[in-house]
Amino acid sequence: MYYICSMNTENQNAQMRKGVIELCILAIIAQQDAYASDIIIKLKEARLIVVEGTLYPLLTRLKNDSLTVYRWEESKSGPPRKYHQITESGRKALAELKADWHELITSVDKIIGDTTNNSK
Amino acid sequence: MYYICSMNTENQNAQMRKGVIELCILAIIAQQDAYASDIIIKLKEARLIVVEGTLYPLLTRLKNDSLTVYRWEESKSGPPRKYHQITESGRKALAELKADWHELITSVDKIIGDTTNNSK
DNA sequence: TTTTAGTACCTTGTATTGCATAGTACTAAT
DNA sequence: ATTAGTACTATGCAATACAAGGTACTAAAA
Repeated sequence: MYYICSMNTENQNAQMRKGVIELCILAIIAQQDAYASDIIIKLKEARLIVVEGTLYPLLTRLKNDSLTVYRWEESKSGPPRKYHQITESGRKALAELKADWHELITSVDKIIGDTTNNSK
Repeated sequence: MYYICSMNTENQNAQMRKGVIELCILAIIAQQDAYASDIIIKLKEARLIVVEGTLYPLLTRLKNDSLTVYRWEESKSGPPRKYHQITESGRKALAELKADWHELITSVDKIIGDTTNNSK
């Protein structure tokens, strides 16, 4: 008898990443104008794996919310690239998201911090 | 023309909470056997608001995954209460979730930490 | 007795997110 | 002309948390 996964911890892990990905992408663009592959590489470097199917709709959402704008730049090694740039309201939203993120960390630590029988 | 919310930061905030709620609930139960209202109160104390409609299905899921068991206890002020208790595999899962959570913090901080024009 | 208030548990439908998958299009080399 | 590599886009799906409504038990009031 096999248990595929009595509790899908991996799945939970994926769920935890949801929501912060937008924050991360906005932060990456804020650092330097970037196109999709740039962003995916940087997320991978930080072990936050994201695939195209996740990234592109998200970039569209950021643009629709006027948090970013983009420009096309030609490439010598393929089709033109869409470089995304953060806007002023994008920076504001980023600051808010960062604040929310740190608040969340505080809240969660308040709960899991004082769990007894903690392996440390 | 009204913009209800050019970017739903509140909504994003909600999205960020996803996944960590299960971690928090498991942590609360690990600390001490608890029934639904106990859990909601403790989450509120930590500013993690959760409503019944979220909590009950989640408690059922934990039980179905054998991470918790429950017992009924009568109450003098209403219907009987379902006290949830963590199991051994529950503690293992909790440890994993905690590790995942700290990994996530590390990953996100790696990205948003070195954002230039940071207000702090 | 019937009604009301308070407590506690449970279910259904919905919006959003991120992912898997597949498709389109441009460039360069064979 | 075909193939490989790069880049952008669209569609369908699973999982989560929430809103809203419902059931049921106890105790007090009418």
